Amino acid sequence: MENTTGLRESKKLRTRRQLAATALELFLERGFDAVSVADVAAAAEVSKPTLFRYFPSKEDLVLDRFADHQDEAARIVRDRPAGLGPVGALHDHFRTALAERDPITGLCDHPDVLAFQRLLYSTASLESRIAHYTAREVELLAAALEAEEVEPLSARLAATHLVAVRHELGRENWRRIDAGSTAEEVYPAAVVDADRAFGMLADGLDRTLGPLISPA
Amino acid sequence: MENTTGLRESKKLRTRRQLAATALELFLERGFDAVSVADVAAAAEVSKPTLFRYFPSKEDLVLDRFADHQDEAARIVRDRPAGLGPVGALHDHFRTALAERDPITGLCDHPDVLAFQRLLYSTASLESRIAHYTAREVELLAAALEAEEVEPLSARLAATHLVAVRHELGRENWRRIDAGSTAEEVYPAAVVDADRAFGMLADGLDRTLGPLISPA
DNA sequence: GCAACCCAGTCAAGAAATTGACTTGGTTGC
DNA sequence: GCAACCAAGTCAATTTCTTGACTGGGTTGC
Repeated sequence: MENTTGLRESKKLRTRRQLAATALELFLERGFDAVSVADVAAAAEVSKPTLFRYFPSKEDLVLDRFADHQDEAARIVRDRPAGLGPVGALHDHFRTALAERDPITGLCDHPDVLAFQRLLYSTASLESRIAHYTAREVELLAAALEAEEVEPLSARLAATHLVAVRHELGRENWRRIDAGSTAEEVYPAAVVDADRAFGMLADGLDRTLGPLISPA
Repeated sequence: MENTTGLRESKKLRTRRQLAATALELFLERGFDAVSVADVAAAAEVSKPTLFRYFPSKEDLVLDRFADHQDEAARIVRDRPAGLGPVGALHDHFRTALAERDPITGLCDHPDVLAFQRLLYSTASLESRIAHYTAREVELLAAALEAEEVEPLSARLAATHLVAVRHELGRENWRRIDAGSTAEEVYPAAVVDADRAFGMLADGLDRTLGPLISPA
């Protein structure tokens, strides 16, 4: 009851959405590097300083939505059912996401999603800034692990590996779909890949860190 | 080159238009007195003080457009062809406007125009504020006459009469159309009325003020 | 007659936008 | 190498907007 209505807030939200939507539209149409922030600002009918008040960099116009998912892995681990290890929880979640064709798995052939991913993976400056978001994702996941008495170094190592696996699986699925396959066609291989990757991770983490990471 | 484009100006203009349009829509739908300025502000998505920054009063939300026509009579007199008197110029203009079904003549049966005029003539506070705009119209016309060496009092008297004739003719035409006639049906009578009213005015002014006001 | 209320219109304080000029870094032409 | 240029990002000054509270007139219920 303290957040929603309020002319000020709703207009800010609208401006933000307008900026991100306009930017994405222009980027998809002409390419990230061929569009200047001045173009985006003009198309969204705001000034350049205003744009930079909403988004700290040009890249964030595209990547901002990633912020919403930064704590996803950590949350999955924190909220997992009793008796399931962190690796198992992330593995289960990924399998479910695959079945639902969740875009984060890369197994989604909706044209808009594909275009967006192609933009991401074909733009150097975007790729490099994704690292920033990834780092935060790792950090949050590591914190969740440390909360379960995993020693700091091990927690960070495990978090790094887990996040990397999720990303790499997603990217591999995208590659196949970008090469022309449908999500349906890729699905079986995607499941096999996921099981193998998470399986390897479970083995490795079990051997190194003990049974807590991935019980039964 | 110093006025137009500019984010600030264009947004102000848009807000102003949005306010006037939203207000008119609500007023036509529910009646002037049944809509509060808070309603208008909310529907136009601005705050109440902002609304009052754009329009000095609730009535001006409707009447603001009259400001554009305030100098019309004066301009017609100033820009008239040589050899034609002020009364003749206004008379000619009114006849032309009748033929074109210009809304200012009241001889216009477009539903939107009718609804607007009905709103005007059926709302006391609007009618009373129209006087304000009329006064300014008279003042400007009087100034135009004074510029032609008509003595001040005569100029103001003539201006008052001329403006009154224009308004009363318009109102009479509206009454007939509001009673159910079409503009086509009313047209002949409207021309007769106009000729008679301007004719009377020309006679009267000629007798009182001399031939300058209405030569030949 | 009185209390409660609604509405037009105002005010002061603070958030946020525009503006234009600026810095910095990279490219291109020569 | 150098000059010109372009784009990302920043800054200070001014303007506009929102907010919430306020005045004052007018109505309604009691």
